[in-house]
Amino acid sequence: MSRQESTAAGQRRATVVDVARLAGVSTATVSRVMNRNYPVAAATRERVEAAMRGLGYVVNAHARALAGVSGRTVGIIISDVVDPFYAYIARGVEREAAAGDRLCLVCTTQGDPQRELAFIELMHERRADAVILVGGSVADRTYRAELARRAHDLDAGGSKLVLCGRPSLGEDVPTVGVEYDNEGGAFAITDHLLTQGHERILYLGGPPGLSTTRDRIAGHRRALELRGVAHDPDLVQPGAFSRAFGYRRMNELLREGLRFTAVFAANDIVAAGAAQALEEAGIGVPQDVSLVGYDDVPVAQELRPRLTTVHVPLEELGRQAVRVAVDGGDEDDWRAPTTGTLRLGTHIVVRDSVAPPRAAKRRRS
Amino acid sequence: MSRQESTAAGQRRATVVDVARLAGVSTATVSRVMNRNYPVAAATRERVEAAMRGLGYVVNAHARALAGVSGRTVGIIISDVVDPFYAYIARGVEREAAAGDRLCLVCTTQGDPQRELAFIELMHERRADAVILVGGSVADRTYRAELARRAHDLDAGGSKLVLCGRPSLGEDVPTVGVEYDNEGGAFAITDHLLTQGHERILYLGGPPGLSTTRDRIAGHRRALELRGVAHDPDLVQPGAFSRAFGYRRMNELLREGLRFTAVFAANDIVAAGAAQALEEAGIGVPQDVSLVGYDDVPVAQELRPRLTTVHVPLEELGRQAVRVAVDGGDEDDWRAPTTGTLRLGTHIVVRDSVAPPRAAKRRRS
DNA sequence: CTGAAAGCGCTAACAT
DNA sequence: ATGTTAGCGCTTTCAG
Repeated sequence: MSRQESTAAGQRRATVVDVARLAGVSTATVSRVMNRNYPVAAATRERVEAAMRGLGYVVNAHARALAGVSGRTVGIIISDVVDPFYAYIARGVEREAAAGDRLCLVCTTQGDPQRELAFIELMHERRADAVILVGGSVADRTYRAELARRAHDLDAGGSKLVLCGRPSLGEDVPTVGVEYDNEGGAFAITDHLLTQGHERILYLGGPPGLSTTRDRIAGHRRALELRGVAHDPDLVQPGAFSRAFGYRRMNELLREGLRFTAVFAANDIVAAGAAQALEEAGIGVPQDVSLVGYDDVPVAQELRPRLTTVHVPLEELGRQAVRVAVDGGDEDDWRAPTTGTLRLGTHIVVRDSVAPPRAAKRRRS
Repeated sequence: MSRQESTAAGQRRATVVDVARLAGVSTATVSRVMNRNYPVAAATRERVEAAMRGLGYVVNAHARALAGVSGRTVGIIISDVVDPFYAYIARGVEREAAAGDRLCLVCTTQGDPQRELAFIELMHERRADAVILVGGSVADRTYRAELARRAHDLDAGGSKLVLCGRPSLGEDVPTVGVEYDNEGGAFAITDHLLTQGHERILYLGGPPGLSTTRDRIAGHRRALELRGVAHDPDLVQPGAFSRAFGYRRMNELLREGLRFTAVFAANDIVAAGAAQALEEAGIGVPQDVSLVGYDDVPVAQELRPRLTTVHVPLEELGRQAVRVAVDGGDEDDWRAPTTGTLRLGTHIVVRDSVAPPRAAKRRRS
């Protein structure tokens, strides 16, 4: 017991060498026991395992990764864990990652593109198998160029950049994507409102400049145009995806006397805020004004009246994001090698927040 | 250009050696410009940076960690990212981690203690600076013993196991903790109900056997006893923390004809389910039955009537969890070295879901 | 079935 | 200010 520092004296963690010595075998054997990827005599294995237990040995993932084994990690970058839109996607990612025996590194950007870029770098440093970017993105040119560069770097190292719910960076940029029919959902729910007789529909919320906002508004307008309903710029009021925004802006609009018979909130959270403003103003939903949202997150069922909205397969989106990046990518050589994009459907779910407009009711009778 | 494989031909990632060669310096210099922790001539730095850019070089975090630099990672283990209780804590952890320039590894257990143990191991392998366990735990003896063992292993390696919102494992187990006054909050809100004249209060939900449930029921009963209100076993109905449970069980209880004038839901989510059952049964809240929850998550403000509940400083809990583990731990040598426990307060927030019971109203007039 | 030894990419003394 | 070099802990040929 000369200078061996046998028991946790020097605070140093046990290593394979320690285990090997204690078990009287070589480090190669210890490795083989741990990875059970090579035949080892039962007796030897026994001894090695005992040694590991005795030393409280825990393999060092960094050393292992450095020696060439995948780190089994996927990174996900979202703007806020608390927002159910992201939380559900994160859940899908987490579950699929776990199913593939991988750990999930999550970063939140608070919507700041710079932080997003920085996090991609960080995950690249950690050699994540895939980096999943979730949610809409800004249109900024230099930002997209930066993103493209990162995508190339990542790809060169065998990792994948996954675009989840945001537009591709172009054919020549090696990314893989999973989207949902954003435009289609907006079209469908606007059409639903139109069918009920609404013509003055207020589009409320969503950061201007964000691809998500752009797509939702695009679907909305396409529906309007198809029915030949005139477009009134005053009826498009983007801003943010928060409940606070929905509440505040709706209050202002009401005060300003803007006329509309229905509100298409950019998402359910905004709808919740708008609903409160309407309630406080004594405006009944749906008798006086109809209200719809987007995403179909739990709050939609909690509101009274329950909210008619567009269902987005959030969790599935997350699952597919990791699947498309690490598992098959392209199952049986189907699709483009690196730039494949999967597209999931959306559909409206009708609840109790829509009714024909007062005027329409009158007109009809 | 003999066997140099100059440009990304061999798909191999660039390393410090490549950068050094291209810049005509040694690897030490490359390391020094990356870490900016040592003087380097401006011109040299310039050349090195250009080389890094040119090669698309990204440092390998594993190699760096192996070479002795902290991995700057904290792990958080929760049962579900979507549950706002955990999501808010996770947000606090994420933010504080980011503030300390650390990445956050998150794992979800779906409430399975075995997965929890497995994840602790995984994070230990990754040499996380701290592993944060969030939320109540089961009482099981062998499970706690396993946990204690992991805590020792982690501690021996200089990492910390943080218990967030769950009981300590004992004085001799090296952990650090952050709690909230769970019992006190339950006491306070029960007392609030009692003050309004309620005596038959139904406690609904929460996994039996979970420390969180135990503490909330303890506070509830202490309040009852202090007022000399008899305890009726039928009025304590644990089960789960889900909305579905709240809805289903409340329906059953109503059908069975259980008598009560107020409901203390184990958390706001359960309260939401119970509220729906009550609504469907035509029972008015709070005129016919009062309802309170716990946690004060957003849904409490979305319900109608808005829910009176107990506020828990969720995000702060998460922040402190990482702070107590990695930053100061014990600022200016205050408190126990390893087993310090921070306790945050809770308080009730009165909204619109409580009123005196019908009987009490009559009695009073 | 087991051992010896060569890295993996980076950092930190220790030289110069 | 910059170069040399010895590991960090593990996996993995290549030899027995």
